[in-house]
Amino acid sequence: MSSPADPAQRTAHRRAATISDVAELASVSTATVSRVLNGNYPVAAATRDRVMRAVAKLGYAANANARALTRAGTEIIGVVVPEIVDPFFGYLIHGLEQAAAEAGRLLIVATTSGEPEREMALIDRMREQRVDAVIVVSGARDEPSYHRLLAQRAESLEGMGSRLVLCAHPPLPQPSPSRTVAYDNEGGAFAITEHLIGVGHRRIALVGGRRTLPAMRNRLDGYLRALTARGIEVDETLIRMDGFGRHSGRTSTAALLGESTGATAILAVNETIAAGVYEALAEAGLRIPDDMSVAAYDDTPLATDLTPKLTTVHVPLEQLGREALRAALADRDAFSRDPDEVVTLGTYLVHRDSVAAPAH
Amino acid sequence: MSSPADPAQRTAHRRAATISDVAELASVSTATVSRVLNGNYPVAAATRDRVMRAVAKLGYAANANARALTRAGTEIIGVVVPEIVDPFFGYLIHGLEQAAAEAGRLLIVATTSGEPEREMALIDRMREQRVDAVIVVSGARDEPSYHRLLAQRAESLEGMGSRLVLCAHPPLPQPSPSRTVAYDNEGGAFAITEHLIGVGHRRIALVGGRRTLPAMRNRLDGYLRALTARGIEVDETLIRMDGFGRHSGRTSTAALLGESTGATAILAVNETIAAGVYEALAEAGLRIPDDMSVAAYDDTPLATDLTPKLTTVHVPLEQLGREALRAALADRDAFSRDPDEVVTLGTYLVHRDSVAAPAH
DNA sequence: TTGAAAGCGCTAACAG
DNA sequence: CTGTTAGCGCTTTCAA
Repeated sequence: MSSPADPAQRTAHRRAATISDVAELASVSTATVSRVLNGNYPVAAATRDRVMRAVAKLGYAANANARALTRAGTEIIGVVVPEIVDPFFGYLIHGLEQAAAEAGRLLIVATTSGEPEREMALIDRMREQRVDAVIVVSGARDEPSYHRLLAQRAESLEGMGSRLVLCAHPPLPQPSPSRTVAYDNEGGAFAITEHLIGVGHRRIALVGGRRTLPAMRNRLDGYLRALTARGIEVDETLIRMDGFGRHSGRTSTAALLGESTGATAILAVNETIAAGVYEALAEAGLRIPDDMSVAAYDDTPLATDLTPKLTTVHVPLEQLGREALRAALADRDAFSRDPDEVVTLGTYLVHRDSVAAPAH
Repeated sequence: MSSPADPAQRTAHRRAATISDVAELASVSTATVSRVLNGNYPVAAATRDRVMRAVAKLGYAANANARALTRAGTEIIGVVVPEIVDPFFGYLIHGLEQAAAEAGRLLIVATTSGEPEREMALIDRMREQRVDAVIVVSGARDEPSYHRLLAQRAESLEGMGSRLVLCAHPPLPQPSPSRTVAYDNEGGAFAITEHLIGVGHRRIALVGGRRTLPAMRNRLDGYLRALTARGIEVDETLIRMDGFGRHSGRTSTAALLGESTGATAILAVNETIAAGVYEALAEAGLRIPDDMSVAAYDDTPLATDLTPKLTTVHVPLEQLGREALRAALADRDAFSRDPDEVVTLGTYLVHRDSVAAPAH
């Protein structure tokens, strides 16, 4: 199979310096090296010096994997997120990262494209890595079978001394050893729909998103509740949850206009969708807010980049990230005492220039 | 110190199932379990079954840390990036993540805020993790002392069987065991400046960025070369590299206008800056492109969200990420034979609606 | 086809 | 203050 001249044999991989190498060079035991490196035991100044010199000379870096084998945790947190470019997740991850850096933790981040199977596979993979916690951001579904899968992961993580944190996602219905950091998604949708109604709109379209996603489902719920509370009949032809992306917002809006549904206001499920709505409206020669009011959700910078600036629901994205990391690290005794704890952050309306009373 | 009733003692951390647990339950040796799990040795079907059943029953997940101790690598790639929200990095990381997923690798990602010290600290930390490679995206500086620091990391990583990959960054000047995946940054800046000149502009302002950052330095260089090539004198009062962010683009532009520098076109160093430029122009009652032409760089979605749509330089962000991951994984023998390899991806102009001939 | 045993690099008692 | 030693959970010869 492999001849003696096999190149793969020649290029034997260089080995990194180990604690024994350092110990030998410094003429001490490995225990002593460990002690000066961790600084958790008294070591004579002279010895310490000798060790440090050896470390420097060898360019020694402790092997975190070996350390993880004897220690409690890995100081690594896993993050499972649908995607990374959308500013919603961008800011959320930014908050996570800030908090992680402050706590001296590293983040493994992986994306699911919203596929539940991939989500589960990633959680399992991170469990193999023995991460101190895995934070699932905006889980893919909101149905019993999915909940069961997640609860199962929560159990197995917990049984390992790790834990599951749900972020920007509704808590699991059954009690399970997980923590949740959510935001008032439904309430925000209610408030902005309510605002639209207050200004005089009756025919309010909802554009973008997919009902399978919990976050989108919640927004729909808030929208419906506001309508119902004001005695406005729900018209399914006004609900266009046909997907994500600017393009989707644009085609949905075009369809809406083409079918002359009589909509006087559009609630875009997020700002990327709103950008598409703006495009379609411009193409149709409709002015915002004179001919059509537009409102959105999230309050990312895009809300102010568009003209006119969007009236939208502010979501505390970075704070959500920070809180999730806090939950991931929070005292483990407290955790075992009070498993399925839920933190819910508030949302609020930001009034800008895209909403006005209907024309007629 | 710790009384027998100490709560911390009671809450001893649950231990995960180990390979021995599985072996015992399946009445085989750990070696056999290892073999069926890795599928790299023949195992009798019946035995395999018994093992698999035990694995399922115990919810066993191999400990990646223990595995890393005996195996070649960790299947983890480290990514060090200035920040995560900016779509430039967002798309780049997206490309990295896609490629990593396809290759079954996990990504540790951490941000530096552009601070060289933090960058080095993160590389070192990832070295401790024994990542298979660390990808530094858009390094913080472009000066000898910084190059030395990086080259040093490249060496130590290489000496460990890992490697350093520079992405969206110029290659290190001295030969070092690193790979580079860059894009034609200077060329893109040259081309767009050239375009502006071709349309008739002579007073072209450069707005945003910081000269310390290599990427920004390169864009400045391209701008200067284009000017010089056309015999246009460089006017330092037209160069406003005072920072990042929409706000910075806005104040710089306002200042530019206030000082009546006679600029007829503005080259924004990226699209976020361009958004600020747009704001300032709108405030000053100037129309784009009639009263002022604006061009930008990167070609992120923001380029088409702004009105009018930006003429800009397209950067192959996702591809950059994919190539960087490829470089991180590429055959290690090839690597040791041909260390400081450089891949450079092309950029190109995208003509949209923000550039026209100067008014007078 | 399977098992025994020797590490991988580190930490943590336990002695001294 | 420092060294010895026994693992942590896994892979991998070497034998059987």
